[in-house]
Amino acid sequence: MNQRTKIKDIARVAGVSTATVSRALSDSSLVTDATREKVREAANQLNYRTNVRARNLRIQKSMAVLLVVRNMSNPFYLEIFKGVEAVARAAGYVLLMGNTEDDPEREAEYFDMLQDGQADGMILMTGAVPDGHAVLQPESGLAPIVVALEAVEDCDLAHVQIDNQAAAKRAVDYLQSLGHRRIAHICGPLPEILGRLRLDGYRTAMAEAGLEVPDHYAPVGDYSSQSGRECCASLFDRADPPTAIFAANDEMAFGAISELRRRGLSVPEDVSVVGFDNLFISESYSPALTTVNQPRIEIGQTAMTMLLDIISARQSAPQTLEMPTELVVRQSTGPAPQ
Amino acid sequence: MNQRTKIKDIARVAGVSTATVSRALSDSSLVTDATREKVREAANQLNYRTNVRARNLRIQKSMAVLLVVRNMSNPFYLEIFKGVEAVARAAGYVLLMGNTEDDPEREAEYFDMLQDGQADGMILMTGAVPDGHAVLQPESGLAPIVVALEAVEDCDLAHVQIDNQAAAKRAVDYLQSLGHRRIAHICGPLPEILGRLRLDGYRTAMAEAGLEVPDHYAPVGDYSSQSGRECCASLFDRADPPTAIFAANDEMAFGAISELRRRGLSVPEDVSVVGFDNLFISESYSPALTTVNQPRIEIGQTAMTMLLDIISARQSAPQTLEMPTELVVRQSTGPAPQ
DNA sequence: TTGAAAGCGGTACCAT
DNA sequence: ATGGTACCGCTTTCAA
Repeated sequence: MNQRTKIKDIARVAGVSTATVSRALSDSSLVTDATREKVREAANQLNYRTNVRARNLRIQKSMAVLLVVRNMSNPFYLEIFKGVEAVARAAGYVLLMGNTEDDPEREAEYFDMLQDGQADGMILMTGAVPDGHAVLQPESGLAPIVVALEAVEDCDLAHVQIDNQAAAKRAVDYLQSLGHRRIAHICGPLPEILGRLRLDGYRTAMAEAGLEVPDHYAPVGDYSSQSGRECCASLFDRADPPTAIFAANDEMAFGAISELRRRGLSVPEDVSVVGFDNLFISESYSPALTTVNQPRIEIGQTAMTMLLDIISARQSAPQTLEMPTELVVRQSTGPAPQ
Repeated sequence: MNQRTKIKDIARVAGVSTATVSRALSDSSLVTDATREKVREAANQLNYRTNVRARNLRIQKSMAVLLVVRNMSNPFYLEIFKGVEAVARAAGYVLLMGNTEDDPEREAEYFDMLQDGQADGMILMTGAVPDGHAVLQPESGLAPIVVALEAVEDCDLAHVQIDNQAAAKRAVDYLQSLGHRRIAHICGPLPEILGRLRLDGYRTAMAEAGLEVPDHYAPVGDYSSQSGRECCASLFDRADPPTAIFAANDEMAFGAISELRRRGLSVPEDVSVVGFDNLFISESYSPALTTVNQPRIEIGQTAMTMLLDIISARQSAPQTLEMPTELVVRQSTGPAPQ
């Protein structure tokens, strides 16, 4: 590095004190226009750039937010990243990525970073919170954490989420409206709240319609397309296979469709398939996938906006915001076969 | 924040100086085991956590690397993120995300951040470098930048890339080996080097096989599936349509396939399609997509490893590493129709 | 081996 | 409105 010019250099050139330079540069109203101009000029001339680290140390902020996910390479997160990034950036914050791989130690590390002031806030997209972590019990105010798309119970944390149960129910209702009665659900992992909520929605819809749900009609996958394939196979290896499948996410729906094709069944003529998430690729899948859309960019933006409100103490009680979902009907669903 | 305990508090409790505490905590060989132990204990008892910002200010490092992409929500980057993150993390670095949206101002901002020491290094996945930026002319050594998957010419920068031209040629060779002679290429944007290299590979393969390439056989898309659909339509709206399509990325290949379906053509019976990238979803697409695999995780890991070498001055000359690609043959390609 | 003290580069309080 | 200066919390000379 070159000898970076510092505030002291400007002070010397402009013939003022460092205090004045600092004030002039931060547009304080405590300096005359004349001095401000003089300082500005000196700064320009010297090619000054403020040392962010030094400032942050002094003002006790890091101007960084931590975005923590279970698995960085889950395509679902992409647009959330983007939404968060846009708002963070506009507010002068940088984005630190955290990837836990479901490892509790890593989880804890990110909470530590937050407490240590390496980040001013955190957007958490894993359901797990190390319990009793100091950061969760700030003496004053709300912990600077927003939980997105997951639900952490027994914690006073801000949330932005969708109504998974209702969205799932709507998807199944739609299949019923097409005449389907034998509808199966490929679940996400059931220890996780998301998987349970979507399963609940499915069960509710079936119960309200007075439809039986055979025991084996809710196989459990892990959100991978491979697991979708396997769950689908398990459904069609038995008598009385379904005429429609509602998968807990798009990837499993893709897996199911490819398994159906492999068995010579066509979608949607023989079997209808609905996904959940509306991944970027669902529209160009063939057949284009009917699925539940989550407004991911908006979710990211909203989460970051809430976080900013908490950080700046504009918000002091944990708020829960619910974002709207919608069923996007495409080509993977059709009338139940006779 | 609680009154965080600092090194001074430990010094008081342990009955030593702050200097000794600092040394003890950083495992300096200049302290007796006894003192080290004493200090450790005091630190534990006081629940001490080191203030990373203060240390970084002092040692003039940020322990952060900047990962700059054109578009954060491009699924292609996912596994690169992951590879970079793993290596960065293991080395004690945090990952800062940069998203340029192809805006030169934003590009420049990230270079500024690097120069300002907000990050110790940068992995650049946009082809653009603000020319003459100070960071590119360090008085000593190499700029702490690794260009991944793009090529920046006229710059002494480290690169990790693949042989786009050869990979494209291999894909087309394969189609030819299946008996295809009318092979079209859906290009990526041609101002960009990547798009040009893949087009070159295509042309070379065709030329070497002595095959004509009609003018309209290389429509230009923008890597979106929508553009793939349109390019495909343009090919089949004319007489003498191709029997095989090589798309410059998977998303355009998906678009092409869905357009072919719409026209009642089946893949691969009527038309074969090859993509490029091997996105996570290509395998579960139906038909599963034949495509060129890029070792994305390894690319991320390699780029980050190179960056660490540069940062620690283990590496002083710009190096270019080439990662291997392979053609993954799946179900979207088959023998040319008679 | 240990301690005192000088910074790292800013910001903000207290005078004037 | 401006200047002097303490301080953010740590690391690292320099002396002892």
